[in-house]
Amino acid sequence: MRRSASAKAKDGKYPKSRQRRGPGRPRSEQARQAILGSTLKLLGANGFSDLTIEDVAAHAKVGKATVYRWWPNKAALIADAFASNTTPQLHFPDTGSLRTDMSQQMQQLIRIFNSRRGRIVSAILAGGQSDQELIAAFRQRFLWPRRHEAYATLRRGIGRGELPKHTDMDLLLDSLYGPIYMRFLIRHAGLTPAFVDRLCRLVLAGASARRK
Amino acid sequence: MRRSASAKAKDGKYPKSRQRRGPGRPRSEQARQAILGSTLKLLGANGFSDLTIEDVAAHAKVGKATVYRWWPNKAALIADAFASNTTPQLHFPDTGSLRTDMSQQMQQLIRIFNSRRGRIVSAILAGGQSDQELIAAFRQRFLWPRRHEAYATLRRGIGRGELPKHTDMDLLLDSLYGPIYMRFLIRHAGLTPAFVDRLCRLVLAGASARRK
Amino acid sequence: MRRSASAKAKDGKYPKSRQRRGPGRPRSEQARQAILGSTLKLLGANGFSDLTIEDVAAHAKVGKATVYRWWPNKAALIADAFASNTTPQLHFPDTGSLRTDMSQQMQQLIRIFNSRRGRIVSAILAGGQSDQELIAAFRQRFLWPRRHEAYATLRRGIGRGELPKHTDMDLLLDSLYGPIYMRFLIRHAGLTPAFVDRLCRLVLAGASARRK
Amino acid sequence: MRRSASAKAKDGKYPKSRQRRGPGRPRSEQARQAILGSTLKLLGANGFSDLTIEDVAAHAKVGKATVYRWWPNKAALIADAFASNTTPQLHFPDTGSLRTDMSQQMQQLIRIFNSRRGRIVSAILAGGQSDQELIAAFRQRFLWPRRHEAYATLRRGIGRGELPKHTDMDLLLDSLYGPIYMRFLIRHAGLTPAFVDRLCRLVLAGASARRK
DNA sequence: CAATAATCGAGACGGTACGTCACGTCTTCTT
DNA sequence: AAGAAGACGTGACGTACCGTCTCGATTATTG
Repeated sequence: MRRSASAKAKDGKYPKSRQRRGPGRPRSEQARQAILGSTLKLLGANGFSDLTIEDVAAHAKVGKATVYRWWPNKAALIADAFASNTTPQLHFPDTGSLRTDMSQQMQQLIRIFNSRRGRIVSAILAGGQSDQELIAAFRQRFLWPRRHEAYATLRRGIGRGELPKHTDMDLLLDSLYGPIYMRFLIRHAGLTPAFVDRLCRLVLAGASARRK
Repeated sequence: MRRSASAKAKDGKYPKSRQRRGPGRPRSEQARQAILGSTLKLLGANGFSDLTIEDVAAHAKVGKATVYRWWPNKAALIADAFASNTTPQLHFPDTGSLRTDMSQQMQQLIRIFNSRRGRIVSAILAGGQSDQELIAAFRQRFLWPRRHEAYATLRRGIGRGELPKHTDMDLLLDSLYGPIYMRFLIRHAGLTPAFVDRLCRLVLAGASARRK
Repeated sequence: MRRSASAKAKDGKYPKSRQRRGPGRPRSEQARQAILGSTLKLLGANGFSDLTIEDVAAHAKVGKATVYRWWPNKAALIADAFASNTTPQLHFPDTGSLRTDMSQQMQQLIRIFNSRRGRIVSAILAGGQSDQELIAAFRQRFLWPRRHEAYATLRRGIGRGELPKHTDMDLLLDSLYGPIYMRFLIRHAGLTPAFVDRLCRLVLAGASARRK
Repeated sequence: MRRSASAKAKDGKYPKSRQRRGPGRPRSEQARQAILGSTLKLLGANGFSDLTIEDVAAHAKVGKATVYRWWPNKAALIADAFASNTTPQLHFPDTGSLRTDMSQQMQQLIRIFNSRRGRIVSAILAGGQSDQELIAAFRQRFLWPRRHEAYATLRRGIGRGELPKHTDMDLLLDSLYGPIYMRFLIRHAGLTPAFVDRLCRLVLAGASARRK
């Protein structure tokens, strides 16, 4: 979004002044927080298509124009709200076993997908089907950060000999996470811990056996 | 979906009479086709949320009430339109090799996902995130029919010893198709034939190796 | 306004059929009346610039779109409302004396101008300064009908020798009514019966004396 | 209109000091001129209701708050702009003949009404119908100054015997100017020199003949 | 063959939310 | 203290679709 200048200006040589800013009333951080908070709350309660900007503005006690001033459409708003709140949990452990590391992280993921926060993820993926920017925001702010951690986890596994040296990491990760996303979106079967466990076992067995 | 009565009256055992029908003008088959056709066309062009009943009716040169008379909401209309057109291709071959059978079918699937028809699938999955009925229709009319064929294919593989006897077929099929759906919806990487090939190899290696 | 066809079709050869009308639900006369009535009521209460279409629609218990469907803007709506209600009073008497005839009608006029209905007239004249159509509607539906009656009254006066044969009737009528409009709009002095009486006397004296 | 204090402090008796003024930056005369000028320009271009403070401020390259600091509303601004520019022409001649004096001044008036400046007058009269202060400003700054000159002109006529001693001057002046305003605002007939000439002749004939 | 009945197209209806605009106020930094 | 800049909450704008409704016209079955 715009106006990142002041937020970014924390190269703090001078303790608390000097953050360059143009003239005019500065953007209200309070309004911004209220809008993002209301968006998440209403999205979790009613789903993507029932979320109206009018409701968000009213719930945040903010003028509708203030929402439109900073976010061009519902999708951008949701993406921002989601990113501003993206669980600081969801990190990869380092237990010394590849399967344990992956399995534990995947278990965390399905807990989120099965919670009220899952509605937000599904709203973003749904909205993203008709909005390139939204799905791109999901990739950039949610998918890639975690995937970079996953690469590191896989590399540790390669180091320990749990995986072949030239493993296609994207193929492997899509094989692990794809089934979770599929069940999450199509809901033809439950997203249970047991499922994750067996999925992980199945795919990692295939990956380690591949050097035949 | 009130349409059942007249639709059902078609399995005419008795040559050309007796199809029980009340008085009054019968439903126009031409209007039905035009509506379903327009739905698909507009859905492919603009995505779920940009599809309006008003447009469908206008494009099909039909009164709006005619649409509402037969379909209770947008989701039902899309589901019907999708089903009425579901590719008669997409069947499972029987080549004698499990991996070949699966691989060939999955290649067909990504061809569809990568074509203009893919937009319709993605629109349904997107719409389904805020409409239980729509995603249910997708499962019932698209997913399950194919999955039943897949079960048969897997059973042949078990018979040939390519898979262990007690294979969890749903887990296996989700592992094969999940990554395809994930890439299709998140678009973080391409849906290429090579990807499908390596995916199939990876997962089936895991499945056959599992009895260790 | 559109759709005058059916209203006009009273050349009733065929007692109660034959009024040609296109397909589709016919316009609701009830809604039309409610809208015009609410317009006048709110206009009299609050003046031109405080009148909102939103209020009119709400007060008439009608959708906003129904107002916009039939009237392109506030001015047209007001003009129509005014015309639909134009006082059936305000006719010219025929007393045998030109001055009495004119004076009595002018007294009626200032009674209207001084009443709540005067606000409506002033709103139209105000709105008309930035809307050609509105002021044209005022002329066509209010000014000319009365002026045609005034011509007849003046001609009777000419017949009786109260006015010269070649009187410029528009000049004379503007001289009689202009001062009323001026005081009505600028409000620098009261619109009293005494004023009207003396005005009438002054101008008619000038008109009859002109043949010098 | 809070501006009085600083404006008044200008009649500097004392050469170049002592003009009592509080601390702080003095009001910018340049901004004032730019605002009034932009107001007139935009008013002449678009009429009363299309004139926005936002446009005025932007066009004058001035902050919106600077406009609001000095003028409480649009009406006051327009009134001020109008007054600040009121044609220094429009004075009454003294030719020795009442009819010539009046006629010449009225001809000047219709020249203004027919010019681009007429739009401004009509905008003020229009706006004044829903704003007491605006019409009051028009009377105070435009009507009364001229009318006082007119009284003097009429008194000279009385002195010369062109008018009866106890002439009702307001009635007479409204009779002369009212028809001009009426034609100006309702536009049912042209504001031509010939019209003014005959109007003047008609009304003054009535006025001088009244002593019967 | 009329009467009845359900469909069709068209399009107006009362609503809701949209995204924009201007309002008049405010908060910041600059002059 | 006034200036410009520009964000703020407010509220009306005019538009687009919603899903329902009333029309006249059409097309079948039933009496």
